[in-house]
Amino acid sequence: MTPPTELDPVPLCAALADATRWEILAVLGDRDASASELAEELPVSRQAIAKHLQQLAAVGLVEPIRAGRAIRYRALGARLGQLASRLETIGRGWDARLSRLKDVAEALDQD
Amino acid sequence: MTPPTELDPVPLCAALADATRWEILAVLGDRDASASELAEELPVSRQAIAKHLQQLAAVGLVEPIRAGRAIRYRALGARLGQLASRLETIGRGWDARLSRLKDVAEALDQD
DNA sequence: ATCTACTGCAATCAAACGGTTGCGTTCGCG
DNA sequence: CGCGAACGCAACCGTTTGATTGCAGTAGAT
Repeated sequence: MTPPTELDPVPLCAALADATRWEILAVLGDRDASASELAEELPVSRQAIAKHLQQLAAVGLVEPIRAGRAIRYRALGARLGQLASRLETIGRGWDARLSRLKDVAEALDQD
Repeated sequence: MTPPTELDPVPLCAALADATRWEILAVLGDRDASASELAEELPVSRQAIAKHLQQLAAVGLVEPIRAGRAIRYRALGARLGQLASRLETIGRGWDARLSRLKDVAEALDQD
């Protein structure tokens, strides 16, 4: 019984495949901020930031928090951890096959 | 003094942000294969596969192995593991800040 | 109640991307 | 030695994407 929906790495990786989004995440990793605040310290327009925040929120890397008239965003490490765990598992699977191949080769050598 | 080259997650994530490349990786995770072989069982042309393999090789997710006139490719779990570890660390950093904030809030409650 | 600041939506644009087709080249096999 | 299989390069096409600008809406602060 795996968790209802198995984590799809593609959308998450797509969200993490842009340098500007990483800059945003770097800021949000230090402190919560709104789109307007972020636009002040990054060299892109507020609307561009807002779109990025929507994409990040869509994959659960970021969480919107209403604070009066502003909407502040917070970086969520959970999804990143889930992705990391998934990638780790997959990578280990690949290398496991290689070890198996190596074992077979050594067994043949011994014959 | 950080390790010689700090792993940049952006190109790796970009390589992992495409469904076709994951299909290729899924095959290579099971067995080594050449671009032509892959093109036979995936619904894309050999040239498209070749481009994908180049991108995957460029970020070290895949390794080319000359086998006679063919070039077989092998999935490498190492880079995936490095990326996973990096993401894990970053995510933990974000959540650590949140725990700190929560601690402060609780301290204030106790006053 | 008004004014202001912050968010959301739409249209537009250039660049990047995934994919295809066609051609040239190389190298192993018979 | 020649045939054919497999790779690489280049041009091209439609779609997606990151970014901009302009405008409309909405809800706090005064």
